[in-house]
Amino acid sequence: MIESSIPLATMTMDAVRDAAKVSAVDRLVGQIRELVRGQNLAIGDALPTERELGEQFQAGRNTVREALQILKAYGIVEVRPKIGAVLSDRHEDAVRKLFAFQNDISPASFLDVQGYRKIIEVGIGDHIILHSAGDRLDYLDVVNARILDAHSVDEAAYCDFAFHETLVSLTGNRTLITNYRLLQPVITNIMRVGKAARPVQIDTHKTHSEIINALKSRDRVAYAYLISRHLEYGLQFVDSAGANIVETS
Amino acid sequence: MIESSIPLATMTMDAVRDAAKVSAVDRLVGQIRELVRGQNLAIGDALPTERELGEQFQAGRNTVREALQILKAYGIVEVRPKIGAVLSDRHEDAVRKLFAFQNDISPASFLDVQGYRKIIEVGIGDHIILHSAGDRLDYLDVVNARILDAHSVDEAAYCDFAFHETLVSLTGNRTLITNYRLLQPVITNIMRVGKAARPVQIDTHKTHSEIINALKSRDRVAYAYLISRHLEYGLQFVDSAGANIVETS
DNA sequence: CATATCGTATTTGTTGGACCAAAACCAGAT
DNA sequence: ATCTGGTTTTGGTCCAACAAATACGATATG
Repeated sequence: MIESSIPLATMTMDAVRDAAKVSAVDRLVGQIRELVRGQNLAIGDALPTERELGEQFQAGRNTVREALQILKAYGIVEVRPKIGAVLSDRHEDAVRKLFAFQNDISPASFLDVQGYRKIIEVGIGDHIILHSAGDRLDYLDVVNARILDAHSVDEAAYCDFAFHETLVSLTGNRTLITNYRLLQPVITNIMRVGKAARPVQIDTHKTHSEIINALKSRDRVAYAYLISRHLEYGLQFVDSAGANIVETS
Repeated sequence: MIESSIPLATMTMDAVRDAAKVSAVDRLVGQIRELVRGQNLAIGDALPTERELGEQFQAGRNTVREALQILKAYGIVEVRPKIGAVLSDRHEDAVRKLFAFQNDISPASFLDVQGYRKIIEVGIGDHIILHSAGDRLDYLDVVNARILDAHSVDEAAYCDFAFHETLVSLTGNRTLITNYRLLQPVITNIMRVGKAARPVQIDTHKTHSEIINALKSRDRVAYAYLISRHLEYGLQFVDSAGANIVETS
């Protein structure tokens, strides 16, 4: 079992705090966000130039640049030479990256992540069986088939994750999917390590098929058993300690 | 039920991409991170001054500042006037804030978040009943009692969230707790709106007590029923559309 | 007229410096 | 030892300058 020396509540009563004076760049971040929201701009559209923003909001160009760096880190804008800052849809990527950052600092053990997946993926069984139409289950077959075409460990890991991601998405709950996707780098890495030992695409595909069949026959007990076993199975091939997540850029 | 027009897989095969040349500030972000990791520094410790960092890494002070803004947005450092950049443990807050940002852009409906909570909080029942010791359940009573002392809607919402957070933390799964906490601003806001209608601290406390009792008597069916009803109950008082999340700083 | 090629001007990327205000620090007085 | 004052350091902000990249328009060519 997972060790339970976890602080039960870390949230501090810090509701009324940072109402203090804001720095110029914080103000600019807000103003630029308002600007973006005010004009309703599409994704590729460009903001005014740095100098124009500085003039418009009474700030120096360096201050504007610092604000843009923050917006960039948030995935709100992407800034390209000569074009300037353009609206970006990389926000989810930014969240994912920042989240992975966290695992870089204090790496959750693989066991913990697999424990999370077990709670989630087992728990959604009832939900899927009760609410998901048949054609959506058929889509699982499509996704599952892709793993047979994988020609590298990375591709196989990608396909494996795609299957489980699709499984979670069958609940139709956006919040759950978003949260699950946050773990993409960590989970994919687990899969990579697991598959690096020896190629198991065929086994994985077969196990996934059994899981799909359990869902199709609305057999919740079989589903819980199969998905649970499936998630535990991979664990024996990974070192519970090592294998850090590499971060990009 | 929740609408299901969700893209089933948004992940793009973008593994080998940003290997391109990095800007000076990106390089600095990496160098400063290495510096932090190299010297193993504690949380409150200070980094070199901006001017020193610039000299050490052959960069202008403005470039250093832009890098520090990014680190600050990531919650890695906190910059205090005259002291400089000090190591911070606000990383989780940064993730939470960025995540809330997302809900600000494309607000998940309250129904969706409550659906997520139902999946999670109902699903963890078995886990808690199987693995949680009695004294940990007693702690739920302590947290639950606090809601009776709440003197404002904000405080009541805070205590309500603390109860559910503690509930989730009883699974002992760090990943799950971290993910659940990400939704803190959204969930707290739901609670605020729900309680604004009329004060219901006593009712909430009583319902929570019943849930605790179900756990203590290891009655998983009762728990599932009670938590499910509890989560549905609040929904009738909130407008499924409105109530944006306010962001701070 | 349509298209390709090239220059130029604009914009971001980066650096150095300047000034201000606030905070830490230090020396001296009590 | 403690308070008090000034001094120094440091981040916060802005400006000016140059380099690099590139969008845009002018020109040449078919």
